[in-house]
Amino acid sequence: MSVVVRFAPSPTGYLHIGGARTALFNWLYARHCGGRYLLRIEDTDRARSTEAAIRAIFEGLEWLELSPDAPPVFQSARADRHREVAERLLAEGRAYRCWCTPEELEEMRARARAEKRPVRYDRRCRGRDPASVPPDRPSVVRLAMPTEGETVIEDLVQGTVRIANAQLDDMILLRSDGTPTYMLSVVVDDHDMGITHVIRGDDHLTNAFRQYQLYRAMAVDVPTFAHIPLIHGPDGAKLSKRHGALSVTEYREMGILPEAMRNYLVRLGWSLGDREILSTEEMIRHFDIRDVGRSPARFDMNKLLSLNAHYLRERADTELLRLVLPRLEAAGIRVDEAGRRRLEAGMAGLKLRARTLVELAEAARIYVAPRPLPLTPKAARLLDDAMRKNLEALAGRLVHLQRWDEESLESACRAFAEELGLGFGKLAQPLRAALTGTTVSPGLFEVMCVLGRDEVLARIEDAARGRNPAVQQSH
RNA sequence: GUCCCCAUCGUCUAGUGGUCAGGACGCCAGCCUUUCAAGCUGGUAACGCGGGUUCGAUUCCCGCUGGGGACGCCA
Repeated sequence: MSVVVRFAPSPTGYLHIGGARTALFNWLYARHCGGRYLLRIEDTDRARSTEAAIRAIFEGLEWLELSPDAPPVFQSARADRHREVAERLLAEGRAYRCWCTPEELEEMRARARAEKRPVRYDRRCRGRDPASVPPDRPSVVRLAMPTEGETVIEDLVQGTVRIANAQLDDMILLRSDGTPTYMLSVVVDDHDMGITHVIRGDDHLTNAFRQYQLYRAMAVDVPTFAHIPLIHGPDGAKLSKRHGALSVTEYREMGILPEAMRNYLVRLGWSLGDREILSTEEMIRHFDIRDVGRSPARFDMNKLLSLNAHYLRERADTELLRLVLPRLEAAGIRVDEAGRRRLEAGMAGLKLRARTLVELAEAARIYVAPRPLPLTPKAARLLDDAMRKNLEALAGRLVHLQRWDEESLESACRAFAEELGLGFGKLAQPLRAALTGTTVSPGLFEVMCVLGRDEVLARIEDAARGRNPAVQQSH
């Protein structure tokens, strides 16, 4: 039997990283098995579902390259089919009408809680004769759960899990307005879509027992379940807004690369021995949902950043240029053709020092910002009067330098420092300040090569004449 | 409260009835060095507790503790 899986988010918000990991595991399992990976938008709660959220989900999945193999299924469009199933179950006596009002149910629950009894529907309508109820009184349709025995699920991640059927609620299938509930819709859709493996967060584990009984009532095969543990915040609690960014698109804004995010997420609960860096091909080749651990993992930004730094270094310079340019423009920096060329030439040195695209764009300023460059406070302090004269004298040498390459520049600068009776470091930092406006940058001679002679001389001239404005921010 | 799930360094994890309990991130130190990174070297740090089973348990079983989840006419 060919594997068919689905990712089934409800469009009530952005795609968060927990959902992204669920999607990734589904996708990986499908790819590994040569199966199909589908997307279903669970928008049966029309009030809370939004177009924006649906777009955010598509966008997030696209960014992570986890788009489905077929157009998405919108659950709301299938309400008639869901209703039809409920009606059939009703006719077959596997479901029944319940006339309890929401107030009545709330009171029942409150009393149960107060008396420290299990909070559950007491099935008071289960045997009720419809004729004994006024015909116009609204009713819901509930599933008649077995009251004895137990339900056992062989979960690919959780192992064998069982629950006494007495614990199962007679869940609502159709609301009093006739619309289907999530419980009904998921089961009907998963069946109709031919889903063979339901891979989702383990917050659905208890739902699985009830859904199992619904499959049985419908007299259809039950799919294989795999409930993966949720991702927790650094404090161990359920991931929430107070833990910072949740939406995958926020990570994109932060300058995280999709491949870094995927690598990070897949290692949460799944591993391949000691391997930390995994290509998509390796993940697909080795991934098995059965190998996913059962304990929840905590989100660790440092690890994500470290992975991101790695993948940043792996990306081609031209690729990074393409990603950084829009960020520079958004920051109000107009990059001309010369700046573009410099940035591309300097990218190799820049990317080695950045953990995110945001940091990369920030560091890129040294190659694209217009003269005179602003000075950070630390840089400004290095450029005292004596040093400005030294730099001007150095510029005098550089004008006549035969070859403008790293070796020539290095020997010229070192020789000059020696003449001044300075350690090279004493000259290097002020020179760096003059050339970049900061105290942190790629290697000096690399920077000089990337900038080119004219720009280097001009920047030194700026510093010598004290033309650079000050900035508050510092590296 | 009821039910379900979980438990190896701070974090992500590997692992076995007998291991110096391994790797990665972080942190610390050193090397390199014109700064910062990168790289290299070294270091720090864990089997939650109590009972069993066993010649021997981190590993198997039970309990406890701790953590998480579910108990909606939400999904």
